[in-house]
Amino acid sequence: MKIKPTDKELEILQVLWDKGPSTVREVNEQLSQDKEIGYTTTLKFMQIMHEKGIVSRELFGKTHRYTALINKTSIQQTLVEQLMETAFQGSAMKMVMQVLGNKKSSAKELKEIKEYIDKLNSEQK
Amino acid sequence: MKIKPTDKELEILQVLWDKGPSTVREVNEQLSQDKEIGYTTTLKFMQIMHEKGIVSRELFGKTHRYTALINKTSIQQTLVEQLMETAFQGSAMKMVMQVLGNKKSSAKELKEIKEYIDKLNSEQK
DNA sequence: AACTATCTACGAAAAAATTCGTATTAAAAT
DNA sequence: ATTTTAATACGAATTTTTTCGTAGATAGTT
Repeated sequence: MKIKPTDKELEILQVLWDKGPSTVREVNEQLSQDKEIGYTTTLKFMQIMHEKGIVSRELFGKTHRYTALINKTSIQQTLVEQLMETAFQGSAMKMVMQVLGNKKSSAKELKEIKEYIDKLNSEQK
Repeated sequence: MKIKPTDKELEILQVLWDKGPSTVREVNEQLSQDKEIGYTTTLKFMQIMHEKGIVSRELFGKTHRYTALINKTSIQQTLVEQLMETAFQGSAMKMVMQVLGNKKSSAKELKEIKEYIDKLNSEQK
């Protein structure tokens, strides 16, 4: 089940992952912080996402509360893979190096990554 | 100069980066390997990219030879940053771990990454 | 010289993604 | 009981991206 959410869908999912199940109004308020966006616009998106089966919803009184049905990690994975293929010839290494090289990562972060690699290595046996 | 190429534009840039300056026909042949695409479609994109200043072109006889004006690394950077922000809350580490964890990277690759980290560390001083 | 192949330019259709207006309903406030 | 507020559904306009057809020019072939 490979789903590639659009930009706006991803923004909305992000809120749902962050804040947990939310109403349209709550999501809209979050999104409005970055960029003006009409209430009905957000509503429409969430309706579409519901049709697509990306989110579920339950009625509380007269308002719907939406829940992300897709796991955050799996989407991250899809997106990362896609970028890796389109922009890095499928090479994880090239991509990682790009990420590490450009961002000023702290020494601590880098150390953690090394430890993570060691862990992977030991699992790999 | 933050440019966010569309998917198709990126595909075309990829060819130009790979093969170097190319004609529309050459690019179209490359793209056709993955998915059927009309010659004039590719032509149109390259014309648009030219208008946008993403590529330059020179006339050789009656055909144009296009050259990518944007550096591959800088676009990779933009894309990676964008994904990092939209999908990983801006955390390089989260993203790297996702990449390394999901893909079966070889031990050799992992080792190279560690070395790269060491290099970064020593530079950081 | 007429024909064919190969370009370009241009416009516009088609598809996908984003945005919002209007009508309706139901609850809450006056 | 009216009015106001807040929600949904629906349709449709807008914008962006993708796709291609057609016309015209030019160079090479028969």
